[in-house]
Amino acid sequence: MQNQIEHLKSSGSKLTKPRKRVLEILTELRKPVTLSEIHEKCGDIDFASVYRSIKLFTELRIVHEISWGDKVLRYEMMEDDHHHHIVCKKCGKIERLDLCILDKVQNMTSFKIESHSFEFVGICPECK
Amino acid sequence: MQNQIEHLKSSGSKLTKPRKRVLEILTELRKPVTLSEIHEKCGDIDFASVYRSIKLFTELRIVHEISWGDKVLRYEMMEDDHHHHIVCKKCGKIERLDLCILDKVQNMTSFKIESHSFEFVGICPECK
DNA sequence: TTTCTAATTGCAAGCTGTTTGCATTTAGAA
DNA sequence: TTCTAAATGCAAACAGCTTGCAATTAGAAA
Repeated sequence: MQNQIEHLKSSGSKLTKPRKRVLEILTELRKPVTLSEIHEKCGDIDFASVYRSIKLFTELRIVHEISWGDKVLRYEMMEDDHHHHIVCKKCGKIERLDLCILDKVQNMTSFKIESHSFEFVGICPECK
Repeated sequence: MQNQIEHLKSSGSKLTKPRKRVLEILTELRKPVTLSEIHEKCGDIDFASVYRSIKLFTELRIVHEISWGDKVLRYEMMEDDHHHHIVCKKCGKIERLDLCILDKVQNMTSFKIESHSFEFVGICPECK
């Protein structure tokens, strides 16, 4: 978490209680979570502060925004190893997917790709 | 469009004016569009009817729901050739991507995959 | 350590896209 | 043509996200 705090401060932003708490939660959970989920774990911190913290972190590329197509966005600490997810629609279990073909796609198009989603929803063995 | 109408009727649903219009629009546009976009092109049909038509079509697998992570869902007529998209974030231009590694991913996991997103957002050559 | 101020927060209201209940209308079977 | 379950239009509700503003606070400067 120290790197992220460094990065935050060097951008001219302050390390406030809400921001610290949000960082802690993301570091601890180590999986994509919604704003509400973060807010619930935050104690008495206001939802708007969680929202603004996450917005800032996303801009600073400290966290990564993920859409699973269910209208709620999720956020995950940005990690060194690029990865995606397979989610169980029943129990919510998350499996990491260490595979991505962004490079391949980038070579197929004249678009300069800036972001991509590559997410899978299904049923895990236990819920089957 | 005849196949879809067949399918609709054989499911016990009626071919109403709103439904027909929505099908026409989707067939004509042949790209992912939002509910509002469909509604605009619908004339005096109520938004709720567009919404319920699309919901039905999605259940019947006549249309396909797509998320580009911008909080608005888009819908596209389900086609025989499975494909994805690369979208320009500036002008909205859409490029088809006839590549998918669903099979490969399905072989890597014990989850039974039911749906997936594989969408790219970037800048097209003209907007660059 | 204390002072000071721009940055940040909490609150409450607002927004956007989606969803629903209900009285009225209508597709299409009889 | 009649009839009724299904579908519509309307209007209100909802969920998640976003913002303006007065009060608070991190942390630089004294």
